Amino acid sequence: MKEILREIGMIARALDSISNIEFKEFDLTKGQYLYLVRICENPGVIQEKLAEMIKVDRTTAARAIQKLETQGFIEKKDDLENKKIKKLYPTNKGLEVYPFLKREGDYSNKVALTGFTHEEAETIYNLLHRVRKNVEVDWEFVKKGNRREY
Amino acid sequence: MKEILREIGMIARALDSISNIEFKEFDLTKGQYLYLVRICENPGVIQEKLAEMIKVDRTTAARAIQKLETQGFIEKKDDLENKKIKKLYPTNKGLEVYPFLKREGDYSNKVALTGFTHEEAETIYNLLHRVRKNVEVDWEFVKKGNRREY
DNA sequence: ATTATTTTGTTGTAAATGCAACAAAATTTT
DNA sequence: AAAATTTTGTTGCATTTACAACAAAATAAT
Repeated sequence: MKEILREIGMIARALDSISNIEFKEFDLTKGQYLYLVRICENPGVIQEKLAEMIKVDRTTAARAIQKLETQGFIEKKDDLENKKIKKLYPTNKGLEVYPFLKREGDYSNKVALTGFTHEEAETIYNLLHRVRKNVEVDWEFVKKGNRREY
Repeated sequence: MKEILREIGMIARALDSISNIEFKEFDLTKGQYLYLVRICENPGVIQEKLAEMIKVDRTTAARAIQKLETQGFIEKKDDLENKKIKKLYPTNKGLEVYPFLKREGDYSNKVALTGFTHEEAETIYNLLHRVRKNVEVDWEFVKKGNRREY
């Protein structure tokens, strides 16, 4: 069976590392861009869902979001019906930075797919999407304290 | 252009998270398994190369390796010709744990490829390999302090 | 041969990460 | 309706992560 996990790990760490270095320019520290980008694209999302989207621990997300708010990139708004949740929205400052984050992401994507035909790009996306769906089941299972048997 | 980076990020974080939880059983803390597996498979490797293989900061690798040594999973051996480098080898304790790490990795790989034909698995591996090659060029470039233009 | 550069390793410091444990609101079960 | 469970959010604590800065050995350039 082909070892795809290590390739994925290497790619993910390399690109994350690059992004973290490049986004220091905007006063974003390690990991923050992940949250900010998604809040801009999904205004009103709550932090619990954000953690699930990103696949990161709830408490890690909580603190990253807290910091983004303190820095003025996003704001938390109370919901009218549900007193427990806090909806997240980008501020003007956040919206100003977003295009740069998007551009960087697009560029990294382009670099990653260098030498790929349009069809190959389509293929890898579809296959990765399926892998992700497969993997997130186990992630939620294990995160909830369950034990995988193998 | 298809957004493959986010899928890759999600997959990588989810699987890393699972591994970290599962390997606590062997007293391995966050990230340590990455280094131990590779030292077992590449005995005599030096930490600088290990950091490059894994795509992690040199100093992070240094500390992870230091801890693995303290815990008795690996040992550092001086080289006879080159006084600067320290070759890394698994100890018996390290070699005893390795099969469990391997088994977990194989299982996660299997989960990731659930529903894939043999050919699809082959395809995604080859495409990922190419992505990795593309991406590591930029990683080394940026890590060395250079600036990407885009 | 000497000088300059690269490679390899370390340590100080600041920050993110994630587990454990808690609390309160919301939802589901009985 | 009351009780049990799930969802959502927070804080304390220990650990990893990585940048900066340094040092020494090895290699390359002059």
